[in-house]
Amino acid sequence: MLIFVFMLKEERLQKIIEQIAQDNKVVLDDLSRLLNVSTDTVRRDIKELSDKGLLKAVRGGAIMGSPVHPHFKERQHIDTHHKKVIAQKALEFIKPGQVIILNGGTTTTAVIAALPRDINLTVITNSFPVVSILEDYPHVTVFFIGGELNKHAFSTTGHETIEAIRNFRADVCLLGICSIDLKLGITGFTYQESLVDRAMIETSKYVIALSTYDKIGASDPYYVCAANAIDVIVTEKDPSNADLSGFKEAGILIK
Amino acid sequence: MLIFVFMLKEERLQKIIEQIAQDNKVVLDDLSRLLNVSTDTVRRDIKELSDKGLLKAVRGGAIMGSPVHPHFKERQHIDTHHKKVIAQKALEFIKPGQVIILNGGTTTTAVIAALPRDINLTVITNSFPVVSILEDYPHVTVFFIGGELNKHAFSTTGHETIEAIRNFRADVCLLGICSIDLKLGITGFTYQESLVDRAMIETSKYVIALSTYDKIGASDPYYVCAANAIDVIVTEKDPSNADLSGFKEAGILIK
DNA sequence: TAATTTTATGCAACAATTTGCAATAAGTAA
DNA sequence: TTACTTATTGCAAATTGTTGCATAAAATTA
Repeated sequence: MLIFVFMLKEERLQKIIEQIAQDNKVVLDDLSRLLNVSTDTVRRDIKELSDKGLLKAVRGGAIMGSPVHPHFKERQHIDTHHKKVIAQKALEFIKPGQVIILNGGTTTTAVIAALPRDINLTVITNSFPVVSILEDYPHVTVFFIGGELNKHAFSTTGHETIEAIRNFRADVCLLGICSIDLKLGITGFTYQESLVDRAMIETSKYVIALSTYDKIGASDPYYVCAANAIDVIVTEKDPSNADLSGFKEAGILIK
Repeated sequence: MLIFVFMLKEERLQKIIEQIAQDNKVVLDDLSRLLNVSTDTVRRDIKELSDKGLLKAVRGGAIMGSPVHPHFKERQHIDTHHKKVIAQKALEFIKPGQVIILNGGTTTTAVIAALPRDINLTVITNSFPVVSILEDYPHVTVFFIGGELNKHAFSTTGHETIEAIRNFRADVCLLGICSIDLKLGITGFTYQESLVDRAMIETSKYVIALSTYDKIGASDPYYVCAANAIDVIVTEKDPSNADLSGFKEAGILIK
């Protein structure tokens, strides 16, 4: 007697994770039989889990991936369409050989994820997800800025962080920002992060603010810097958009 | 009866790395038998690993290459039972409220993974895997020590790291070590990590060395500190073992 | 509800990788 | 040198991966 068990996709993914946790590996054909789906489907499942960093896809199956916590690797929420557009635009400002400093947040992480794998760069960051992406970029030197772990933002903050930032000089600062307004300047949602952002800006030659369009003209409680401390604003919209003319007049490049 | 065990290619590569880590060498024919593949395949595997710098191919097999440790990912599965025993013993030395400093490596990571979830601690570390574990321990404050990312050990090293360590004072230092010898002291496999270890020891009141038994009496190229800079050695063996009497006489507690 | 779009799945043709084998070259030791 | 072991190379068979497409199910929208 054949009992056909229908399984939701999520259940399948769950099973695969369990298998990996148990045996350190899974084999395509085994899973195909176990889960009652084609090897194509299993392969697609594995790809999906691999994209999330939960395992490492290899020929014939998958094995356990990197020891870094899956949370750090969640790229689901950073792959929104807007962020991809911003990331792509921001790439034009990053040249091989440069020293880049960047803060935490999904937007900057999206830019890093969009970097060509063989680029030559020095990256200074306080963001754990950024490290987990760059961990196997062979020609990227990563300096991590220490400090107290902020368990929500997956980054470090505090006095040590600020002090450490001041010891670096960067060519480019990539700044994922909360809000930017022509008069109120750049403002942030937490005090600690606003201090980090300010230190990063002060130590960089060229500052690129990454901002989804809805953040423009908004404001938050903590002041980071004046709008004209920024050299470029990258948004997902067309730069000719009329709402942005004020920034252009202030000498800020809009992309 | 022959049980044929299918093995993914990646598993084979991991096995080879493990063998090398254990015996400092591998022999083509042995591997061919052990892994159920032709010598051709083993030779190609060794070439691949050699290209990655994880070992050095020699006529008839391979030996451990330059002083580069096996990648953290590959080391995770080595000797897990012993490490669990060590982790359990080490827990007795960790009291709520303390400030713990610890270096990178699979042994210290195992101790952290064994901590009760609701413990109250301050942890200072330069190890990314440790952060990823503690990330959701609600009552653990984590200070991360910045510096240059070491892509093999998943930790930071370098001048910034040493300087940052000196700004902390810890109650307990948990030190996963490469080798310990009564006369030669503690020695390490890489220069950078040996500097970090030394700085951590110097800033701590009480030092606990975590060592699998086979590392006792061994030595490595880089000096960390004298044996009597250590307060306790935790191994997986019974502390009454005769080989350890020298350490006891030197005033080191063995657990 | 009906129409439309999105998502999931399997299939098939083609491309790429892996693997063992055999012939030959190169290295090693007596 | 000679005999022996190990490496290299090319090749063919088997396996696995990729891509585009068709179908069906599910979700969304009108």
